[in-house]
Amino acid sequence: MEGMPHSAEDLLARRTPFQEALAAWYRREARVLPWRTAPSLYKTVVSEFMLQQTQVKTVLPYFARWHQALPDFGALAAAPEAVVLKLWEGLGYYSRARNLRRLAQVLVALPEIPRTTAGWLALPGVGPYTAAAVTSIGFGLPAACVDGNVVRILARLTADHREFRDSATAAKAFAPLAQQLVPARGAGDHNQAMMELGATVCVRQNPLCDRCPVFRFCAAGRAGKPEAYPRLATRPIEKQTVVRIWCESKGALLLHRAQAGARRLAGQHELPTAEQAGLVPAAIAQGPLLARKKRAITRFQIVESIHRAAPPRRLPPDLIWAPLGELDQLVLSGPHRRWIGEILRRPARD
DNA sequence: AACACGGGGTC
DNA sequence: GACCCAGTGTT
Repeated sequence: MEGMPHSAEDLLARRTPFQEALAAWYRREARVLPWRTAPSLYKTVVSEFMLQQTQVKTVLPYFARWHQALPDFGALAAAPEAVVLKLWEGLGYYSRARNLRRLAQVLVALPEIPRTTAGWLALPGVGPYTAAAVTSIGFGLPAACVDGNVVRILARLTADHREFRDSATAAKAFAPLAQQLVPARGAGDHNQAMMELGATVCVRQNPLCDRCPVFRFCAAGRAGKPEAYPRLATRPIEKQTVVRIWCESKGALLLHRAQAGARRLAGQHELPTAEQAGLVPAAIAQGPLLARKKRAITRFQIVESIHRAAPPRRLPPDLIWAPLGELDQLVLSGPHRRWIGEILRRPARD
């Protein structure tokens, strides 16, 4: 608790009424979500993996499709990785999908499912957040979830003026306070209530303080400037340009397939960059422009231009000819699936 | 501790 | 356009 503002002690001194006010609000306002109705450990795990760095609204259709195709740990463990990636296509952070599949394989092979937070922490794809979420929601263990929502709420409740270099540092700093606020009973609902409050009321911009069940505990709210917290340093955005080629021949499209062990987009297909095709970007960029697209990845802003190019004489490594009729069966990155579809739907491509 | 990872939401 | 989001794994 070193370095924590004095208001953290005030909050802890009133932790029971705080917990009760939050719990009453959650019983009243909790959103109806598919992993909350008829909950199971499997639904909890799948939803928590999908919710890593992804908002509820985005996850909803993916969760439904996933649960239909792979209804339990056994089905997931037995599914080919390509099937799993296909179901994840468009969600991003694809290592989550591979980790989730590996986790299912480990759980199925284990004599029994771990029942401690530390036991879950040791499993693939499970970090401090997910270990706390799964064991508090699934087993009622009193472990605190510290996600972006919880950091924001705690920073506001205590009007913590410290500047954190990034969200991971902030999460670490608030973990002790978060842990002390977890009730001995009902930890799962408490954690979900905190995150729900952050997602729906204590939002980053224009928080709805007049609807906040714990406003009377909030130092930043009293001071009238909740939006000033938390203070997170911002890193400069880097701009990049990428030149890609559109090579269509005999009803097939040239695609690049990231190798299984690749750091990003492992096993997925995208239009090849000029470099991947062994071509000079500046020369390709002279050719006919089919599309210019922007995408943002972490702190990079990337402008990608897609140019028609002649097929390479020899097929460079990792490049494949994908029959147009079979594109649906390949795993593409979300944006590339859209861009390719757009270009293919154009009336006259020639 | 710093960094990479993908995409969508929001103001 | 900038920043954020139910973070984790690697270096």
